Amino acid sequence: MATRLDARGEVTGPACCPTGLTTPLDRGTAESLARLLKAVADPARLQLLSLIKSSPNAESCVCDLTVPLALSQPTVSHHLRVLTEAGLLSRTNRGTWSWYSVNDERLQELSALLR
Amino acid sequence: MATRLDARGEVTGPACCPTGLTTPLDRGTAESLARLLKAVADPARLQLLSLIKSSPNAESCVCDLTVPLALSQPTVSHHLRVLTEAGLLSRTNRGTWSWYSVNDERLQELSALLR
DNA sequence: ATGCTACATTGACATTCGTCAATATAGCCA
DNA sequence: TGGCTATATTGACGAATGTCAATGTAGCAT
Repeated sequence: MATRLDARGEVTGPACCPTGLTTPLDRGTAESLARLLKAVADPARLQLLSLIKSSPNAESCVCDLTVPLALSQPTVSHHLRVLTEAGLLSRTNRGTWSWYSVNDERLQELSALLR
Repeated sequence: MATRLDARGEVTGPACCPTGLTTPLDRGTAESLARLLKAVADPARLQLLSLIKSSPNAESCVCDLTVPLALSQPTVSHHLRVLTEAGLLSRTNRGTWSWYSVNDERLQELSALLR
């Protein structure tokens, strides 16, 4: 049984029964898993995940993130986009603010795939 | 309590009690965690890990890996080096052959850090 | 309407990364 | 010794990545 992919070829499937790395990965599966890992494999994005996870209500707006990251606002927006496109963050707009929250299931799914 | 680092500033510590991402990461910790994740965030290297893990005796020599990866021998050696330097692979030389095996504890440690 | 605030997008740039051909190293065997 | 095999290293190149300044968009308040 291979690692499951959704219609776009992205890694998905339930966290209950991952194949992990115990079976040889074909190139395609390896590429979509790598795309997901690349989204996390950056210091700024790891900081973002940890900051959002540990903030009140488990959500943050961009303006609260640029200072602790010591990066420009466009750069922070860029990283948030990468994480969102990878399915690791969700965005909700309230007025002028964008609120980001961590998709925990997706993160644990990723964690499980490394077994 | 922060994520533990060894003398070189690399992510280490027991798999028993990781902080994961539940606490804000400082830049230095995030950088060393990202270094470890970058080593895994590549399709060829994911294939390598899965191939070595699922091979007889859970070890492989380079010559058995270039064909399934469809990459040149120098490129495969390069990826093996990246994984080895990240502590995810161990190398043993027997005669002319280099045998690589997966450091499973290190991999599970990484998996645990994503909680 | 005007201005302000929060955020996204674009364009440019330096750096890093993945890859291969060529070459080097080193063990084994006749 | 010489030649063969397995692996590592070097150098080069295009592609991808992280960053910022400048600009665009959109909601809110006066």
